[in-house]
Amino acid sequence: MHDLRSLRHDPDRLITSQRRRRGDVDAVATLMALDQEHRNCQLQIDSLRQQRNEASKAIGARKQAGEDASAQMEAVRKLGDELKAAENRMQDCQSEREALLMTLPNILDASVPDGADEETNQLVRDSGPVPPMDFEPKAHDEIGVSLGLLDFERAARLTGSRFVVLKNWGAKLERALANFFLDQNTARGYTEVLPPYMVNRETMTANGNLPKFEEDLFGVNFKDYFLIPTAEVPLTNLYRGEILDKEQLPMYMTAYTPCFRAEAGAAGRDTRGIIRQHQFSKVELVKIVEPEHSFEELEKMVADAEHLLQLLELPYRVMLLCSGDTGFNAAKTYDIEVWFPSQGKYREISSCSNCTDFQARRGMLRYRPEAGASTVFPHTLNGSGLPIGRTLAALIENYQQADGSLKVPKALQQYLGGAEVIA
RNA sequence: GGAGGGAUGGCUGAGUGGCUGAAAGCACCUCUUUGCUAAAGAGACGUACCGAUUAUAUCGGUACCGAGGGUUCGAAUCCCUCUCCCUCCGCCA
Repeated sequence: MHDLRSLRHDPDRLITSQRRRRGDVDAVATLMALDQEHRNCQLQIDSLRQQRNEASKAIGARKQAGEDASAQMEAVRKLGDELKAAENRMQDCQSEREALLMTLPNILDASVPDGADEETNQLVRDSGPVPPMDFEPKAHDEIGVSLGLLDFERAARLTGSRFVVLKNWGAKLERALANFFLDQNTARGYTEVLPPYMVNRETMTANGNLPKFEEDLFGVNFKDYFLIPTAEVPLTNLYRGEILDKEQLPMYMTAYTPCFRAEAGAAGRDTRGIIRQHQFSKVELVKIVEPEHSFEELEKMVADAEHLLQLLELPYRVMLLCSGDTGFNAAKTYDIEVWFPSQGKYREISSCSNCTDFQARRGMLRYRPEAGASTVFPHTLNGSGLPIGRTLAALIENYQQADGSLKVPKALQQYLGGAEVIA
């Protein structure tokens, strides 16, 4: 959410950003007009209320003195009617303004390169040349099924498409990866959190998933709750509405949760394998930091995610997303992409974003820089560190051997009872 | 699911229609006294929005006592709905 006051002062910042995002530019002017109208209403209401407060006080004084006040009371009653009408006008105006405001994405950072789509994303660095394979690599789902790690058919029976059952070493690998990621992240200063997996509408709205992206979410029947699409949602909302002490920042959190996504716009994409599922597990990283450090904290978060891939010895590259590809909440996003031999290309495995004060403002999350000072919105950051499903897929593909068996990455062996090969 | 009790400022906690944006205490901040610390004394001390302006300071106004709605000239205070917390009973794990 944007700060209306600074927007009034400088709407061009948002207009420029919208143009760069290939987003709705006219909406900004509409918003400013609604805002002006709303302020006019408020001015009128404040003055009416002032009149009423003063008149009511006078009535009280007269009554106390034992005088008659019925004429004054009648006058204030009329004032009250006028006030109610004005309040209704303001309410309408305000809800219209809020509705529009909530659909406008964050302002892009100046360092984000211009471009329409992922074609223009910039390569920042990679882990070096992809190691050659001396046989034709198979797809992860083919290997996973033949080794008895993945079962798509029975998952479809239980639920439907885009679900999978993990069995034997598949299930153990999930647990091993989750523990490995959490251990690494906590060693690097992140506090482990286990949040609820379903949240209410306010939480989804503060995070930025609502009102705009409801079709991407799974709702819950009996209540107005939603299954989380990522642990980012509960983590960024954990301190919603609070005023934090400066000493509490920077705050680093990590959480292992299932994630649920409707994948409404992804029909026909990645239908094979476990790259794109309605349910997957992920270890998430979230930071709440002071504004002046947020961009260096973003670099550190990317390094934290990279560190995991380095330990797993998976080939990857880091991309800086261009303006048109950067998500709704983010001012700046790095994607980390991991190598998939069977596809002969890199695929997204982690997306690390600095959301600046966009989410903090939606959730009224603030901190006090020093005693007595006024409150400031901190910056929130989120990134995957890392998703279990896609990591598992990448591991299977990159660690496959010619005989169809799977080597176990050194870093994971201690989490799998010392196993070195899965066959 | 049944019965009852709660929700007030950073915290504790008064307050059943106007003098309450809110007593009192604690914490925090400033100043005074003291060689330092401790202690004591004095003062300041919520958040948001709007407006004025020598515009991150100051002044004026408005709103906010869990959320929403209602009664009233006027509500923290009365009524209704909801949410959350606590206690007891039942049920499930």
